[in-house]
Amino acid sequence: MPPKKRSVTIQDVAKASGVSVSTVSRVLNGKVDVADETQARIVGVIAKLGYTSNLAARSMRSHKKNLIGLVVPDIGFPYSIEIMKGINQAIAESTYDLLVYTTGDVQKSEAASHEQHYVSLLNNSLTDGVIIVASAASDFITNAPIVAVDPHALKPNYPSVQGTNYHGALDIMDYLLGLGHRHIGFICGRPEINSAGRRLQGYRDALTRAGVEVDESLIVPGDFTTPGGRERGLQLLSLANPPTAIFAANDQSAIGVFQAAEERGLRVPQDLSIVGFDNITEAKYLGLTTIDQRLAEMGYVAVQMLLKLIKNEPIDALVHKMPTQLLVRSSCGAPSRP
Amino acid sequence: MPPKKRSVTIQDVAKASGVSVSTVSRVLNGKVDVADETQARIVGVIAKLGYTSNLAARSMRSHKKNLIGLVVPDIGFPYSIEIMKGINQAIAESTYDLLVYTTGDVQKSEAASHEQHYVSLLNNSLTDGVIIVASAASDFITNAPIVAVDPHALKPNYPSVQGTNYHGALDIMDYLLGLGHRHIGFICGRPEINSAGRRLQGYRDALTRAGVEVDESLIVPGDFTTPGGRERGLQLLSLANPPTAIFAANDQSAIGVFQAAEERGLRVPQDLSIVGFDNITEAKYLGLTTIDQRLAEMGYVAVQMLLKLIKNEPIDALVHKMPTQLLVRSSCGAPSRP
DNA sequence: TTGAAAGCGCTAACAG
DNA sequence: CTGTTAGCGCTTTCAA
Repeated sequence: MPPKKRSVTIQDVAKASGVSVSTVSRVLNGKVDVADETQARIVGVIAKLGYTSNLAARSMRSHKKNLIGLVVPDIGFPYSIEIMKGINQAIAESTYDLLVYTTGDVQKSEAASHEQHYVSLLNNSLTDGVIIVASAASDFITNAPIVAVDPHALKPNYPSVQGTNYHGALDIMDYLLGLGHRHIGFICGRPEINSAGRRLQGYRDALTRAGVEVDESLIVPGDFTTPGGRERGLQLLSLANPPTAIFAANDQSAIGVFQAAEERGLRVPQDLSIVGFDNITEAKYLGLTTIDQRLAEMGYVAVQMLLKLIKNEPIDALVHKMPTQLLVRSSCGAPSRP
Repeated sequence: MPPKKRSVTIQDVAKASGVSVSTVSRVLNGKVDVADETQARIVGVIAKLGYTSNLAARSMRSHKKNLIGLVVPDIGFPYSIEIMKGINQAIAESTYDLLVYTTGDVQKSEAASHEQHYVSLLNNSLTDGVIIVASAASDFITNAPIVAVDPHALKPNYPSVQGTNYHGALDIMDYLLGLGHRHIGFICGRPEINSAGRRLQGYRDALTRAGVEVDESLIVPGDFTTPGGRERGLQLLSLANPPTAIFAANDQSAIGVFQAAEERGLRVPQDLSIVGFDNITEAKYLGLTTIDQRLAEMGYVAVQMLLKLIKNEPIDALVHKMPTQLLVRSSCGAPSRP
């Protein structure tokens, strides 16, 4: 293996073109005050040498990078994917490029201190601003702007785009109650996450409001994953008096409930109605009744907000609320028994 | 405009701890030759100031970055998403983090010269190696290793993971022919892409091998998108003698064919069989018969290869072939008419 | 065990 | 129009 092939630098280009580095830098940055002839020569040399400016060195000097950062714990997670679709679209429409930073795993990065680390990593050096998905920290030290999508903290000290989790849960419960369900199971989300709590609260309040007593045995913990949903689904279905409908705190767990129902030989929705939350791509194809959090739009809006902040334009509000939307699909029906 | 809030640097930390920058640098890099007492003090100051080292400056000096780069034109595209799932997983299992670079749009980055640009951008400065998805260039100037996933070029001069496009197409055609189909439409992929050509060739050869004459009017152009698939699907279904089955060069177009069939009031698969290629997430839920390119595994393997290259270990071969797999699902059946 | 100083590759005054 | 020069924040010899 060739021992550390040094890459071609601006110096090499300068030397090869018989000019100084600053002249090369000028053509690199599209400055106008360069003789056409010199310009052409340098461009030629750059092409011949296959030179590309060193991003690190460049961003160290100049403050404008034309780059947006995105910090996500896990880019393979359906939830993250939906948000990234929207972010991607907004980026495509802008003149900025996107740099996504991920550790590939929630575990590797869960701690709030890590988030701060990643944000600084990008914002202090490479990017003009960052978007952080599902942030745990309630505050960030950063010199460039930051926007959070669906932060875990209730009242973060930075701009964010948030869904209406509570109202979404109310909506879906009202819908189930309207169908006649009175015995509705709930699979919780990760407890440390604020939005999961809001959904649970919506579940409780809707029942209370409808005069239905909350049966604590119908509320089981969960972790936002499909295997977790399956397991908890089986647990609920094993109850002496099993629910006629199950509300899972997110679509991923709801998919697990589908699996559980199938294993038990139950038909959906005749024997069991299933509802979820988030409207990930799979939900649509499974016919899952769900609350659309409009994740892609949240990502899209986050980019818009961030671009405004970068340009020092005012934003409408610190918190952009994205209204949720009830999507009724085939996983839901009236209860077969009272 | 707030006058450019400078972020806290190693200098600040040094000053605040009453030591020199080199000492701070030492504790930052876990060097052992620092007095425990000094070490503790500095760590404290770092925490208090919320200092994070500047990635740009750091990577400019040291050569090990613990960062893998990924260049994708569009992270919202289902095809890219599948690959990223595998990459994400491999990253999660490694000690490396991932930096994804995207322009958000194929248009903004299509030219091969741009790819070179992005690769250098990452590899010359920030990352220890890069993975490039669907690369067009047949060669790259780079000092750090590079691995391509499903490159467009036939014989690229860099390591790559490739699917068996030709054999996959043969498999699916043999399957259709075995069901009795003789009148099979084909919707092409983007013509400049090598794998699209291989799939078409498989279509042709399978027919020829089976003694069925290739009807050129059944072969229509395409662009790998769902709207494109729909349009071309409608076109094929408008033929005087429409096909009994349609093979779309990828799943996204196949989904468009679904839509076309629906618009025409055709039942799938009774009136029309539809097959695709790639096995994106939607394919599974739609019941689409498809060739599984095992995209996630391709991404996973690509990371493995890259890590070996980074560590200067030998790789098995320049090209890692990922065998495709026929997945028979409900979008496919015997022809209703001869 | 620590500090001083030399750059990494680049941009941005400032001169000419 | 072009070159010289001073750093950006950091790591890394080399001395002390």
